[in-house]
Amino acid sequence: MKPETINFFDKVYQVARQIPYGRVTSYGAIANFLGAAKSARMVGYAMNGSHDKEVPAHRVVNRKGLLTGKHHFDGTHLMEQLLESEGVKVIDLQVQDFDAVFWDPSKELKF
DNA sequence: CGATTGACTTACA
DNA sequence: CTGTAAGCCAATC
Repeated sequence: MKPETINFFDKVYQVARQIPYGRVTSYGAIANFLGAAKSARMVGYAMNGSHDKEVPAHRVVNRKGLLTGKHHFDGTHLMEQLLESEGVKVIDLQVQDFDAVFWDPSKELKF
């Protein structure tokens, strides 16, 4: 495993943690922000270990605003409930008004 | 160590 | 517009 890769994972965690309340972002957006636009899967994979990183993975969805990773959470609708609790409307694993709640790290976050 | 898979995305038919 | 293909890279088998 290359040290840079670890940096990549670490950055994913950092960015994910900076997601504002009631906002969501996509794997691709984070990957693009980190300079690995074609490695969106790595972002999702990084989320695999996010459980121990205090990372709000429920705020990270795919490009369509679909909660594809909800199956990796404890409960069945935990991810949806968490988002709903933050004011994000989620219907059938689909974030409503995705564009309105979308949080682009490359625009909102400046390293 | 080679093959398979996966919390994705883009491109082309 | 729907379906299939490929690329990405690390983890798992």
